[in-house]
Amino acid sequence: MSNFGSVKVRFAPSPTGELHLGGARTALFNWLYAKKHQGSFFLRIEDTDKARSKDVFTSQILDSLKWLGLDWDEPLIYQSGRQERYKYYIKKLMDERKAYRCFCSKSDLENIKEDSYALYPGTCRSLSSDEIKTKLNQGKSFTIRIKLEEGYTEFKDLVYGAIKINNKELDDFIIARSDGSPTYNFTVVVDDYEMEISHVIRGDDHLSNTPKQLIIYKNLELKAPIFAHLPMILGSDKKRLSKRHGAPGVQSFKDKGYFPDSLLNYLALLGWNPKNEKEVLDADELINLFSFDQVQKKGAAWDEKKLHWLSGQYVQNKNSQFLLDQIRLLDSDWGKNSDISTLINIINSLKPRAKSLHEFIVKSKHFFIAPDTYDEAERLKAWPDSNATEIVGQCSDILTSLDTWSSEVLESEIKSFASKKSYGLGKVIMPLRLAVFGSLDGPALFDIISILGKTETLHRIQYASTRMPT
RNA sequence: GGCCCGUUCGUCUAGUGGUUAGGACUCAGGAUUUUCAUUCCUGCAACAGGGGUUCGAUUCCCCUACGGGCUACCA
Repeated sequence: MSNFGSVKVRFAPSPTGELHLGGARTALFNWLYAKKHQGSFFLRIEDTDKARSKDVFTSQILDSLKWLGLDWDEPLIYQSGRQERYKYYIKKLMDERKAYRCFCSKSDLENIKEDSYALYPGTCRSLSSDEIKTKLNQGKSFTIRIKLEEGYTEFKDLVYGAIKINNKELDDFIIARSDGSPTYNFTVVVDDYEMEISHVIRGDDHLSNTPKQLIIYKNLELKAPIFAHLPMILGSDKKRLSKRHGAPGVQSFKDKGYFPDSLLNYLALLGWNPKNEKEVLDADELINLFSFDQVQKKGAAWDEKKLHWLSGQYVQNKNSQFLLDQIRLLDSDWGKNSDISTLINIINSLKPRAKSLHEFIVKSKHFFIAPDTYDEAERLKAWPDSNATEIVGQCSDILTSLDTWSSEVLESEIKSFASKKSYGLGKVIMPLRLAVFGSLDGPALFDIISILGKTETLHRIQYASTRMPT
C-alpha cells in the first residue's frame, strides 16, 4: 500500500457487450487488490460510445459481477453523466495553452499525412489568434489536440516494470472531437483523478495508451496513479479473447452450472500464480496470496478442461443441501415430484460423478424417468443372451420377497445370490443395471435401487424383461 | 511501416548462473471399484532460433523469428 492513502481501484467496462472472461479477470484482480489492502473497488461504466452502448449490457455486467461475488463500493459512476467535468478540464488546458484547436478535417489529414501511419504533423499547432478567429468565424469545425513536449515519458508498471518512451513517437493526439465530446484517453484521466484512483489495474492492451494518459496528467498538473497491466486472456487458438471472436460470457458459465467461486478460482490462476502448489483456493485465500509480482506478462489461453476439473473439486466440497438449492436455481423443476430426502440421496450418489450442477441434472435423468429404450451396444454387452434375462428374473424374485429396502440389504442379498449360483458379480449386476437405470454408467447399483424404491424398481425390471433376449 | 510488450511440456505455470528443469490440467497405462466416475500410482511431454558474456547459461546482453498491443474525431 502506498503511503499516500488508501487503495482505490476501479473496473471500467464499456456496456457494449456482456461481461466476458477477460473483463471478469480484470475485475477480479482489481477486487483482490482492493480487498487485500482494505481498499475500495469502484465501477465506472464507460458508456460514451452512444452507438454501441446499451443499458441491457450494463445490467448484464452488473449481474455477472454480483454472481461472481465481486461486490463494489458506491457510487457507481457513469461517464455519460460527467460531460461537464471533461469540459472543465479541456477548457483548463486550452486556457493554459497546453491544448489547441485543430481545424483539419479528416480529408485534410489524409492529405497532410504521408501515409496512414504517419503522425499528425502539428499543422494547427501554432496558428495565430487571427487565423483562429477567421476560421472560427467561417464556422469551421475543430477538434482539440493536446500539445506534446519533447522528452520522454516513463513510468513503472507493477507488472511490466519500467517503461520509457520517447514523446517523438507520439503526436498531438485528439482529446476532444469536433462535436466537443472527449476521447477515451482524456476521460480516463479525468475520471481516475476525480475518483481518486490510486491504482489503475487493466488489460495490457492499454499499456501503449498509458504514456498518452501520463502526458495528459502532466499537462493538467495532476498526480498520476500507479499502473498495473494484466496480460490478455486468449482463446484456445491463442488469439486474444474479444467480443467479436465469441468470447464466452460469464453468464454462459453460470448457465453451464459452474460455481462462481470455482470460476473465480480458475480466473485467478490465469496469469497469476499463488507461489505454492495448492490450486484450489477460496476467495479469502486468493486475497491473502495475491500480489502483482506473481502476475504473468504473457497472455494466457484459457482451458475449459481445467475449469471443469476445478469445478469438480468444488462440487466435492459442497454439502448436498447447498447443491440441491443451486440445482433448483438452474432448473426449478428438477426432481419436483420427489421428496427432499430422496433428492439428497440422488445428489449424494452423483456427487463424485458430477463436475458441474448441469451434470447433476443430466446424470440424474433416469432417477426420475424410467428408461424405455436401451442403447444397442449396451444391450449387447449386458444382455447378450437369455441367460441375462433369467438372472434378472431371479433377481426380481429376490427383490420382490424383500421387506427391508436399503442399499446394504440389497447388496448382501444380491451378492449372496450371485455366489450361491457361482455367477460373477458383473454377470448379475450389469444386466440389472441396464434394466433399472437404462445405462451401464452411473452410481452404485444398490444405491440406485434403494433410491428408486421397491415398486419402481420392479416396474422397471418388468418392462425391461419384455425387451430382453428370450 | 514505427513504437511498446512478450516467448519454459498441448494448456496453466514454478524455477535457477551449475537442478534428473518441479507442479497442475489434458492424454496414455495401472491399482481400487458391480459400471462409470472418484481416489491413488506410473508414464508421455518444454526452456523459439542464432550469437555473445562466463569455467559454465533455460537463467544476463544483443540479433532474428514468431505472437500480442498501440499507432482512430472506438473504448
